Amino acid sequence: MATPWPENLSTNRVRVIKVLAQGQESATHLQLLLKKPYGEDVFLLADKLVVKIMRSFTEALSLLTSSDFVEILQNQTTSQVDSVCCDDRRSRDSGESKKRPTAKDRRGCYKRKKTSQSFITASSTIEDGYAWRKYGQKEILNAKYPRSYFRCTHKYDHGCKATKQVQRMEEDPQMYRTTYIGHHTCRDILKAPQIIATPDSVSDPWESYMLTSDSNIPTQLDHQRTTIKQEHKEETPLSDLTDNLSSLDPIMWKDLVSFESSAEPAADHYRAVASTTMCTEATSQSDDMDLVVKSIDFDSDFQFDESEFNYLS
DNA sequence: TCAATTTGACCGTG
DNA sequence: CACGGTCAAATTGA
Repeated sequence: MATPWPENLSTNRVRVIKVLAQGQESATHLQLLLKKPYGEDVFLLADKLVVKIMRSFTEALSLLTSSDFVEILQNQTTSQVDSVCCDDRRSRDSGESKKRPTAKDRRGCYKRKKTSQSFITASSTIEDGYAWRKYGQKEILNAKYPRSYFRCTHKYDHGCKATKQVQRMEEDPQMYRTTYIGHHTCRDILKAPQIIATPDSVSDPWESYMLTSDSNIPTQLDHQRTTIKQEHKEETPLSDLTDNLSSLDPIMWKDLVSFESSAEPAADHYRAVASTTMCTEATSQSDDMDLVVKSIDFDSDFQFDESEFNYLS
């Protein structure tokens, strides 16, 4: 059994699982789609799915390299490396400080933004077709590369509140991870070609975001257990059940890969070995049964377990 | 000359 | 109190 995760990491962990599962689902969807005869609609949908998959990876990587995860990794390696850390970097910031005399120093007198909508992209270039003005750069704890801060050039003339943070990716220094924060008003008010039109090689991050943010995958985590209801009166042997599951609609059920009984003999409790699925509610019919996935337990380990098969009368 | 960038200070948040 | 986001003076460069 893996070491239990600290409580403050559970939210991030759940998000990583969710994001990866979304990517997996999109990949499966794409796989099935590619088996169909090609048509323009298939191509468009496939393109959309690819964007979704890429976004899942990016977001998951971002979460996994966040300070929370770095922290736990360090704790788990029994802090052998803490002395090497970054004290030099810190002293640069807070240490000797030759204060510049300023007539009316309003620096730092800002209101930190409340959590606004944001999304993350990974790209080989920091160019995205929009006009940005750099307003800061920071060394980030435990990060190899500094983070740069940009605001929209039209912050004052159009009141655009969009900002972005760009940081070279440690896993791949050729790539940049960009976090876009806030609504890019210019997208809506300025229809000038230099704002909206982007070179062919540069894809509009907001365009991609809008394409993929309409995810219809349920994300409710309020249910505490995975419950699979089988609308079938008679007891079904496990082998029959799994056979039936695998013969069901592959898009809906492909994640429910296998089951094993946790009660003897042919009981109504099974342990789901399925690695991931984000469906919190789904139905699927076969000849002799109707299965309903009600919810998924994210409180346990990476794999959800203790799924229940309830026979309905 | 002026817009953009750099850089250290400052402060809110956890 | 440390960290990270923002400010604004100083610097750069077109």
